[in-house]
Amino acid sequence: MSTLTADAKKLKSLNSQSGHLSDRVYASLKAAILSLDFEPGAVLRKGPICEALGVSRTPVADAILKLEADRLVEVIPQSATRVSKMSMKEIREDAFLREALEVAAVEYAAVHCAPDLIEVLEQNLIRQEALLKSGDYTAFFETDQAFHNEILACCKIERLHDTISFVSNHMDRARLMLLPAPGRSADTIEEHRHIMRAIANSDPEAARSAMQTHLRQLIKRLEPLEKTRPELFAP
Amino acid sequence: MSTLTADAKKLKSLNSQSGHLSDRVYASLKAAILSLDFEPGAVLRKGPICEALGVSRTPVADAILKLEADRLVEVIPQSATRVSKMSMKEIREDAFLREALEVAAVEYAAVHCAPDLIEVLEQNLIRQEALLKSGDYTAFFETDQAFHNEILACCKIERLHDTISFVSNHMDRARLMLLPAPGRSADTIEEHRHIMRAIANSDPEAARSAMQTHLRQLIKRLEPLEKTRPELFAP
DNA sequence: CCTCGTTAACTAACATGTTAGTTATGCGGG
DNA sequence: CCCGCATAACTAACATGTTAGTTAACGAGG
Repeated sequence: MSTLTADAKKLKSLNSQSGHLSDRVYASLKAAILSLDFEPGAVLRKGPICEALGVSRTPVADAILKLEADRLVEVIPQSATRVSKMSMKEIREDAFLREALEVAAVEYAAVHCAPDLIEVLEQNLIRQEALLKSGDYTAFFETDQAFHNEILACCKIERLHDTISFVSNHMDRARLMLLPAPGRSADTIEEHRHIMRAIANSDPEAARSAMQTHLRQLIKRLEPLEKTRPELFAP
Repeated sequence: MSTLTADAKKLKSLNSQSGHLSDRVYASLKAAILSLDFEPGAVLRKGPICEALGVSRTPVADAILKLEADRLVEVIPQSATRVSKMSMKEIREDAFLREALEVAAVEYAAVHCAPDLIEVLEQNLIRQEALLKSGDYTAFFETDQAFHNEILACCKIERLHDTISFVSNHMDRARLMLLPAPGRSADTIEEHRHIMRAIANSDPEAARSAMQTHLRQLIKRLEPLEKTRPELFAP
């Protein structure tokens, strides 16, 4: 068992000047973990991180505390802190919690949303189709996220987006390992269209069912990772 | 406007010997805030807290960081940190998020749970009725919570309970200000019975609807607080 | 060669010193 | 009397020194 150490050189140095140092360190470390620059299972050493970012141990320690709350690192008392290994159990828990919240949101939207939302979602879908044709999968991914965010935003629950992000950290990290699949994108658009129609029809049951179907596609695509990339997963 | 300062004397000193100091400080502060020993709007000073608990500033700072993540305190940069005022908006957000999660749990339970759960819930209801007759409202409250926890536990989502607690902090604090209402407890038992029957019948739609009805009673009882105790709420 | 116990090196956790941003104070001018 | 500006006092944020727990290295004994 190689006790791999995270390479602090891969951290992008703190760009924004404003805000608390510990928040900027947190953002930098979180980005490194979610992008897999810090591999699952790698050990984090405060010393090299302090040196790489040019800060003292206090803001780094604070940042690690927050990452622990995000379940992105595991602190072994008095010993070390390491990047959480992937775990299908954790990912499934993420999926359950995310589904619960996002389904509640889309039901609410179907009943309460302003008609503006339909227009915004339609425009979003048109953009998705254009990006599918042009093959720009990065932009497609962002537009996909924007579709979901529009639905969340209309609920007027400010914390909804942050809460979903918070409970989905493991799933979001695993998601990056999925290769863009052209066939999948066309299906995604179709699923989004079902969701939009249900909202337009003010049909919460249909919206709920369409959102469930849509979200459950993701976990299906994530499950094979445990076999194909076993080294990233906890034993 | 009186800039009220939280009285660190009200902190119960760190009882458990084990675990990280910062976690124990966190628990102590959180208990003081949730029990309203630290009033909403009161300013927290690190100095007195360190003195009262006999620790240095580092664990106290760490604890305050976690309380900020819980939205129980608001840190004003370089200036002060104060106990969050109550806010009906925050409480409503808590209620939305909790309902989303708990409804998902009870639907899951109605479909997947082991028959044991029904037995456990029945025993719990018998106990609730006994406690209602004896007038022991504290024990009734705990049994009520146990009823919900049993449903959550059967989902095998370890984080479910913690996530619900995490999103419900403002609501849980406000809840303490509700006086025990004898009539209400009888209704509570009846609502619990509906939930249990729906689970026993493996009827997720009925379970969902029964849980929604049940949870929405709480927010109805909380809403008057904004009028009766305006000093605790943000302007 | 392997096992166990000692110890040395390393790290997180805790304590404390220092800096810099905010807020209150108080004096001079309008 | 009230307003604005300098300044002093206070606090969180940051840096660094210290402690104590864990792990790994090493050597003696089996």
